[in-house]
Order: sequence, then structure tokens, then C-alpha cells
Amino acid sequence: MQSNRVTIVDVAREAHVSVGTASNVLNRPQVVAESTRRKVERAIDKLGFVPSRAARLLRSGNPTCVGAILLDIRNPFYTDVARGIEERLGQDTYSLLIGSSDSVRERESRYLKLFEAQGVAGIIAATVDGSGKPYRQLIERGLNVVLLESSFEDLPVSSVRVNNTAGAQAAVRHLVELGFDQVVMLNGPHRIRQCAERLAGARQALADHGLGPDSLTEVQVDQLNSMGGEQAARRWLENNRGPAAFFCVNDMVAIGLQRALTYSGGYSPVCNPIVGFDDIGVVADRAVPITSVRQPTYELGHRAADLLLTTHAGQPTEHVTFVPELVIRASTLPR
Amino acid sequence: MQSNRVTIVDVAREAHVSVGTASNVLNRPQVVAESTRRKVERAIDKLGFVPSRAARLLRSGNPTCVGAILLDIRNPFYTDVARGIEERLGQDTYSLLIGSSDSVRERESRYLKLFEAQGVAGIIAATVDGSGKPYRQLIERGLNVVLLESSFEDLPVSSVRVNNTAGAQAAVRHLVELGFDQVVMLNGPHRIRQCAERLAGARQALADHGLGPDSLTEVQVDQLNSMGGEQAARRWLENNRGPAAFFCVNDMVAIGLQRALTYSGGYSPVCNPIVGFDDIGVVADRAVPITSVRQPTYELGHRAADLLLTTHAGQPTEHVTFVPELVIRASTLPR
DNA sequence: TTGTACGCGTTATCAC
DNA sequence: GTGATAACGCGTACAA
Repeated sequence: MQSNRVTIVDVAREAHVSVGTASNVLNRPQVVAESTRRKVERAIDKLGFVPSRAARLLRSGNPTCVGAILLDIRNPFYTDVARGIEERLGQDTYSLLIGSSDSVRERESRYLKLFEAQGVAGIIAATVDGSGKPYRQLIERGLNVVLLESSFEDLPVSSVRVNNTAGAQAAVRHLVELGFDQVVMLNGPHRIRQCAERLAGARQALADHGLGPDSLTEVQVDQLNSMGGEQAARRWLENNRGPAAFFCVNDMVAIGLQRALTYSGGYSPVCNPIVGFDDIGVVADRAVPITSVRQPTYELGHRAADLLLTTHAGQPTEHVTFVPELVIRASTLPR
Repeated sequence: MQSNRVTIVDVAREAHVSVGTASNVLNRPQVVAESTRRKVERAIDKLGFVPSRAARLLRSGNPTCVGAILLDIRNPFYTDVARGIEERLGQDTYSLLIGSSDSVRERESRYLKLFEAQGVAGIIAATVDGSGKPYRQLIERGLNVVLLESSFEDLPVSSVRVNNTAGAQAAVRHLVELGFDQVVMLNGPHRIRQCAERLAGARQALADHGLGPDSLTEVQVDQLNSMGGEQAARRWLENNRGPAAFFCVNDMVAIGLQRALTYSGGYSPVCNPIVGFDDIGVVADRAVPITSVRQPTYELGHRAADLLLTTHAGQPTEHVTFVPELVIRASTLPR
């Protein structure tokens, strides 16, 4: 805040009214006479007065912001979700604060603290830590939280997600039906809920076809982005050759995998089918468009914001699960 | 803010000390005895106390946030810039608030108001409106502002950008050297500074080769994203056929153009060379990788944040201009 | 070293 | 319909 901040006192003086009246013009225009109202409004315009949210929050306790913690702001999936959130918040004139945890626990709790300190109305979060540790106290204190892509069994928190198990199952079933009895899954750490669930779905699909647990090879990805996917794929390629079917925990990782395969020479969608997850826009028009499990991104965000604003402390929590859809593209061609 | 907020008073009571002491533990730990300090710290942990920034800001006037207004949060260029900003802010323990104007004036000024009301330390903005109207009062009031990709002649504001004219000039020169004497430019509204500058650079390149003003056809893009590019390209394709060289104001638009050309059938990089701007990661591994003018994205953000934090009111403004670099790819093949 | 009192900008309550 | 004033939670002199 700069030193010469314009306050409501300045406005009152400029308009030759009391602070109370000036405040009334802002908050209950009905109770103030037409002419005085105009005087005050002119003063506001002239001075460029913008009411301090800090003071307003302090006094009234009504927050005007909502915080969102995303796993990776550079992943279009999350920015599309954010767009859905923002749209819904706009209906109730809330604003959105965004933080990207980059799947780092410390970053996540830093943003959590920051948002609480800012006095947000609530937090929508994609968490790195399935245990929910950083959220327990927050929720006990009565802060509104809605989880994205996750849920905590032992905490009263609403959640919005797709059925990851079903999505992964459809993805891997598709690979098996192409004739593969081995699947390589590029996956992130299991403490991230979606990673664990998508792995379970993949295993389930293999089991459904009578394939044992060793028909799935898991390759760990350090970061859930294209760089992470590329590095993991490079590591895998050092020790493996020949046909292999790939399932990636998300599309960014799939893009990295595809890049690594291409650079390694002789990438063929027939020998190396790839299925990703999220169906972010860019996978559709790559050199070889990637088959992916589509999430209703915008709705995810919209619904999460809706839950946050309409559910209040004490009310029962709600868990919304959308059904994902496998979108088949050239990255998974029949042999 | 929820009803049962934990305040410093609760902490003091829990630790059996006075509020002043509790406050001192937070802000000047040196002056308080080791044992009392630990008592207070335990109480803070136990209650999960998070100091209200609202109150702190109100009292001390030291903001802890910086706001960034981006043209489009779904464009990787801007999220990469945001990453650069955030990195630099972290060094001084500031946090970043992000708003996406989507090139809409009203959204831009809404965020401007919001950030000021939040009491941010300053604002880094990519503006939609080259006139700088919404910034004048803000700056007069002493709010710190750094512009991204733009600058206002008549306002004392620092700025960080690349040399757009030089970048566009290199792009179009490249097209001319491929043998084209006509260039189609997919461009946004000229009130967006980069659009105007890149157009000027394109014109300059043509003039350098003795080509007149009608050697450039400008096609207006409604939104500076792939959808906007695709729609503009469709409109153009309705009335035009055959070889044409394209320069796009940014990569997202170029992606849309490429999509439209592909769908229209018979897209050939030889007959339809395309150059984009920004060099966002995804253009490099599309079916036909797109030649693009590279911006030092991360540095742009880093430098902007640095300027914001180190330049203070009254000091002279600074204008940082980076040199862009043309990265040639398969979308511009020699005939 | 610790406790107390005041002020930051706003809103709400109450007289006028 | 309007004006004065207390209160929100915290930081900081200054007094103890």
C-alpha cells in the first residue's frame, strides 16, 4: 500500500459529508438521498477511491476472494478448471486467487497459509498429499474447502472429480484390445491421489483380461509435466526396446513420452500405442494425435466453486463424480 | 473469514502471556526470552494460528502480495512469464496474485481495482489498452506498476518487453527470402501494443525488400488464442486459395491457423509457410513444427518482478528490451 | 523482558 | 437522512 492511499475519510471531506454517509453510499445506497449520493460518487471518481479490502474484511468479516491451489499452472487442464471456477465465482462477485504447488508439499502449504491469512471465503485445492495432513486443522477451524481430484476419508470435505479408476480402466482395456498383454505406465508418486487411482484402474483392466500384476510396469515420473515424461521415457528406453503399450497418468507426461520416442528414432503408433489422461486441447493436433481420457474440465471447476459457495459449515459434505470418456486418436492404431 | 478465527489474543491466553509478547515472538523474536518464545510457539502450533494479513496490512502498511494481469492465462507464454515473476518474488517472500484479462478491457480494470483493494505492493500488467487510461490515476496515487510487452509514453512506468519490431521484421524477412512477395498477417486489435508493433515490423521488412504496403494483407483475429486464429483463417480461406505466406501475431493464433489449413485439406508448409511469435513449447512438436520468434519468457517475468521490487516511487523509470530470436522449423520450408 | 494503549480504514449502531 | 463513534485483529511505542 502506498503512502498516499485515498481513504473514505478523504472522500467524505471532499464531498462535505460524514464518513458514515460516504460508507452508506457504498454499501446501502437506498438509505441515502439522491443528491448527497451523487456528490459522494463524484468525489469517489475524482479521487479514484478504491475501498481497502483489508479494512473491510477486518470490520465486516465478509471475504470477497476464493483461493485455488493447482498442481501445475502450466498444465492447460488446470487453467481450464480455473476458468470454470472463476466463471462461477463471478456470479457471486467473488474473485479468484491462484497458486500453483508444482506438486511440492511445501509450496502447497505455503499457499494454504497465504490464502487463510488473506481471509479467503474458502479454498479449492488439488492436493499433493493424499493424507490431508495440512488440511485437518484448517477444516477444524471452519475454513471452507473443496477438493479437486481427491478426497479424504476421515475429513468432512466436499470433493469434485472424475472416476479415475473407470477412466484408467477404459484406457488400458483399449490397449489390451489392440493386442498388448504388457502395459508400461508412466506414473507420478502415489501420494497424489489421482496417480494411485489411475494405477488401480489400469491394474483392474489387466485383471479383467486375466493378466497378472507383472503385466504392468510402472515407470516413475518426477514431475507431472512433459519434461518429467520425457526424462522418465528416456530412462526406460535405455533398457528396453521393441513394441510396448503406454498409459500415461496425464497428457503432459504423454507429450513428453511421445517426444522421447520420436527423438529416439522409429516411433510408430502401431508398435508404441500411447493413451494419456485429461484430453487437453493440444493432444488433438500433434504430429500423432494422442488418445486420451477426457475430463469435463470446465464443469469440474464450475461445480467445485458452486459447492464451495453453497455448502456451509455444518452441512453435510458432497462428493461429485463425473464420468470420463475415452477419446480414441491416431496414437493407438490397430495393428 | 470463519466465525471461530484464532486470533493473537487466543494465542496469548493459551501461552499465559500478553498480546504484545505474542506479537513480538512473531515479529522480533530476538527481544523475547527463549523459554517464553517456545511457550508461545507451542500455543501457535496447537491452535493453528495464522496472523490475519488484513489486520497486519492495515496496521503496518507492508503488503506481501504482488498482482499480475495477463492477457490470457491459457497461453503458455503468460504462464511461463508468471513463473518467472513468482520465482523472483519468492526471494523477497512476496506472493503472486494472478488475473487473466482475456484481452477484455473491463476484466483488466476489474483486476486492477481488485489488486489495489487487496493492497498489493505493485502490479505487473500486460495491458489491452495502449492508451494507459486505467493506469493513470493508479500511478498518480503512487502504486507501483511495471508493464509487460508495452509502455506508455506519457506515464512514468517501467516496462519489460522484447523488441517486437525487430522480431516481426526477422519473421517476415524470412518469408520473403523463401520467395513470397505477399504476406498474410493474422493480427489482433492495434490497441494492444504488441499487435501494432509487430505489424509495423512486418511492414518494415517488406519495405526493406522494395515491397509496397499492399503486399501485406491483415486478417483480424477476435481472440488471441487458437480458436481466434482458426476462425480468422476459416474466414480468409473462404475467399482465397493457393500459395500464401502467413505471419501470426502469436503462436496460439498460428496453431489455430495451422488447424484450419489442415482441415481445409492439402496443407503444405511449402505453399503455406507459417511464422508465429513467442516460441511456446508446444509449437516445436506439432505435426508440422512451427517457425517462431522466441521470447526469453522466464527472464521477462523475472526482470519485471525485479524492477517492481527494486524501483521505488520517485526513482526514474527503466525500460528493459530483450532481443528476440527467430527459430526456424518445418513450417517454413524452402521451395 | 513484558504488558498496555493506540491507530490503521472500514462498517454498523445509535443518536440527532 | 445524516453524523459521531465503537469495534474488527494486529503491530508498536512506551511505560512498568
